[in-house]
Amino acid sequence: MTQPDAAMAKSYDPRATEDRVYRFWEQRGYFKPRNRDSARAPFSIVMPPPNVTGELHIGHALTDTVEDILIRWHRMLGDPTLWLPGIDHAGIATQNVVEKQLAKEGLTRHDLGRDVFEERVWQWVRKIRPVISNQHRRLGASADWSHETFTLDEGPQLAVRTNFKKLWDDGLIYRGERLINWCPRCRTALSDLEVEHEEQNSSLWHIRYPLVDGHDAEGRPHVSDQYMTVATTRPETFVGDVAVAVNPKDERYAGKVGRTVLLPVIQREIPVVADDAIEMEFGTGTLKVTPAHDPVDFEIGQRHNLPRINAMNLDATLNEEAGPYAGLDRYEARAVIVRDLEELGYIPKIEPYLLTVGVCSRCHTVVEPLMSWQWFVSMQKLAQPAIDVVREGKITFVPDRFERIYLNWMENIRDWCISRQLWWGHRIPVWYSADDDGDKIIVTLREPGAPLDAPARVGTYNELRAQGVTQEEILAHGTWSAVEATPIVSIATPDRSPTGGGHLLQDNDVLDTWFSSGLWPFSTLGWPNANAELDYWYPTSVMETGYDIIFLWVARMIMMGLYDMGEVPFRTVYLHGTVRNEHGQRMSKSLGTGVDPLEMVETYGADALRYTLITSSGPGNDMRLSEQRVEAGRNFANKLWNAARFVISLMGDERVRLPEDPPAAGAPVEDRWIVSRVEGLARSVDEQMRKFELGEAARQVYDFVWSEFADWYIEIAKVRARDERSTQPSPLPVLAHVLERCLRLLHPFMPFVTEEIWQALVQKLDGVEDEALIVAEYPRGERGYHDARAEDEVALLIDVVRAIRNIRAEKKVEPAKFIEAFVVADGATETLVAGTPYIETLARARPLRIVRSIEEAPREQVATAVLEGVTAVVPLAGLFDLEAERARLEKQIIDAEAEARRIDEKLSNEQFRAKAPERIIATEQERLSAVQSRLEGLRASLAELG
RNA sequence: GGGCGGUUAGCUCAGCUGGUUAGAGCGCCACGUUGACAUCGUGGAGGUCACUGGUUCGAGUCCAGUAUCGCCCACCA
Repeated sequence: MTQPDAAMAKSYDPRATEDRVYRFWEQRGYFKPRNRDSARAPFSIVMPPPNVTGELHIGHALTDTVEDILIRWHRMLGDPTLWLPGIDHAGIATQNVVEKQLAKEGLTRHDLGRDVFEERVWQWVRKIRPVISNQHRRLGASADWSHETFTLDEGPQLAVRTNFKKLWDDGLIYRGERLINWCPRCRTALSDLEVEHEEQNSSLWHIRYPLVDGHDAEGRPHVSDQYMTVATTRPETFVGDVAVAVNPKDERYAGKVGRTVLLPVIQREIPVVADDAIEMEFGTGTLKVTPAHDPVDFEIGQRHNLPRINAMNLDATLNEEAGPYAGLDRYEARAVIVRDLEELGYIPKIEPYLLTVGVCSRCHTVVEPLMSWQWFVSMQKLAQPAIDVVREGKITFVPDRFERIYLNWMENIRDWCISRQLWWGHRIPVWYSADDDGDKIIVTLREPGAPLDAPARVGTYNELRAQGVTQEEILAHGTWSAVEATPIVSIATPDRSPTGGGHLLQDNDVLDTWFSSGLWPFSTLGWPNANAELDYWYPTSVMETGYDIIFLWVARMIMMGLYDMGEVPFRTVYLHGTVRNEHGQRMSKSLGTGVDPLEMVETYGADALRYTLITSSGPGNDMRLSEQRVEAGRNFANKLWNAARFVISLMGDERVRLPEDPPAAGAPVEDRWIVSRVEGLARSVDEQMRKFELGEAARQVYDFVWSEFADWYIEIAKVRARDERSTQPSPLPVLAHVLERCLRLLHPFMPFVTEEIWQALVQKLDGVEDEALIVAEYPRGERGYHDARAEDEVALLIDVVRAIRNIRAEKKVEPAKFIEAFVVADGATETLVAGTPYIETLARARPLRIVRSIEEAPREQVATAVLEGVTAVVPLAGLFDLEAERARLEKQIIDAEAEARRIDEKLSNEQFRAKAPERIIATEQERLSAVQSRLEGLRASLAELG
């Protein structure tokens, strides 16, 4: 039992409940896999590991909610269930967080040196990890914490190195000098996916390059008065230009191809080439070719065998290739160059231009395409099987439209740059032998604390050693470039090179964080070591994550799963949308537009937040989270609480045995109705859950609990319970039964309040074996309870109550006052007689007289409501207003006539009769006769008024 | 330049294979402390389902196009 005090408070207090209930679950070990010896198929989810950068945001709350619902549902279905939580080291992001902290102390990571800095990050990790897992707990996440994994734990480390080695051995990892995305602020390479695109108002500069018409005796070019005018958005890169390109079909420049032009200021002579990539319509139809600083130009350069001139340093300042502009930052250089060229008359035109630039997804600095030696994964061979499994349906996407998005990206996949010039992450498992390649390894030595721009000692390994520098000093204070050296790729840290040398230097770089993420579904289960856990749980069942990381993560898991395990990593990919705030803005801490999930939990309770998150949109769609909706969720928890409080208080000291079978045919109609309805609900919820329509399932339970169970069954049960002379059986067993079913159905969505109530409820129940709701069996809907007749009959009673209430409200009858009323029963006498006590109380219509024909009801000064099959007549002496009643009836007649006409037209349409299914035609006919008889009744009543 | 998603009540959203008079929450109006709940109850108002055309006996739902907002992908400088 979770509750020390059995008495229930007047309203539900999540703060007094959640923590205690969570501890109860966790201490009882319910989050650990159960039923593993059963024949049921296991169900497992690997949680997308949040970054250790900081606290959870509302998106994580959504992830937790969806996954916890699936996990709790399957746990209750009796499936062996594993939800495996984890945390991501998040290379750049975490390094940035810690560097910002250092900056506040006036330090950079270089002041600390690599080892000390890493220790500093570990301190941060140790601090934030418990905060994160505590936040999951606050949201009710029933994850198996004993399995919690960090991406830099030993297991994942081994998996990463093993995977790297395997790829290398298979020729799928290579090292090469390519044009990569470089973030000058983070000072690292980025993959294409880590670059975001932003629009910027900029200019298109037209620059004249004079054509060369000859050379003097010393070979110096002589320029003519003719120009080639190029159009560029990046004038500062002109210092790296190696050609001017035009379209071969462009007649304007037909005579120019093959000639040369002279770069102003730089005075470099470069050729004019023809290339299909040039759009004749754009700008002047002339492109300046800068292969080292633009991907398109890079390719043109390759096609025409042009040199690549790298004119930029890693901090985005221009280098010595830029001549007089060396040392200037790229944007300063742009201004100076434009000014110079303008003064020299080389810029005839500047147009305003909307430019799309790539920015670092982490720090939003404009990235620079730069030539650089990096490590790459060759993707094509890995992608094909990952395309096949999705095409063959071995992995399905929910919603399925993401399947096409996935396939489209996979079919156009490009090689993946995996090396990062960071200190935080999985160090690349590659070593260089200083004994064998000491002349090819360039070492830069820098004392810790020395400013970055301070002169450093640079030389080959052998040179520095010859100068007396020790291996230890190099390892401690050096960085090295070893592009010429032979890589030694190894899973374990090697002691010696293959030739026996003991002086090894590990590659400086770390791996892209997503490299380890791609292995997550199996690295967390112990791969590469063979073990029972991995065999049992892999492939996992569902991968649930945001659609924004399909490529970054989902695609890579599929590829790596197939590559390393030979089997898909999961069967279903369920993708949720982005949570926005109520103004539709993306939530962001830095913009202050975020909603803190913990704050919501604090104010409204975790159940309220969960209910809101799951019902605020459908799968794959973004949502706007509004506090008002969370409030509505809180209200619902309170409603359920109070309904339960009523049922439990009604029990008093009595123990109640839950009914084991459907009610007998002679049982009260409302009992047969509500149990029929609740099993129907369970069937429908089951159906929705199977389709991953979790929000719809939750809404259905909400509607049932509030609008059927609380509004009607409980209100009817009150009447029955209070009537001491009643010959009816006690409503308690059915009340308890239906409440208990609702708690089960609702538990995956609102775990805390349901468990709390359930524990209080079962103390007074006989016949419940389960020890906790979290592990009780989930209802799937028992067929034997269905009772269509009872459902119709109660629907009629409800209609009568509503009709009388409506008349009372319209006629402004005092709410508390009992009034006499008549119901002309027609064929439903039995139902109405049985329901009389309920109608009397719920409509405050007493005495209520059930009569057989309209003649037996009063005709003077009455208000009449004509329903399907029955007519309610309310005498209104004193309150009666002839004109008002006439108007009321006339309006209803007009509406009914219109409806009758619509249906009649439909039924007399020959096409409809010929083509519509029988079932539909029959329904329409029934509707027509119902409307017609209602119309007759209404007309008769109107006639009575005179 | 391609692709995707949204456009339904004042607001935020459901409406899943086309079939009653299109729903919910919040908000709004009127009334209400009848011992589960004012975090509530009762009654009510409120929508030509963005637009145009088409398919169909029948369209919020399917098709084509348009508008508009948003997102993703992409080497027009």
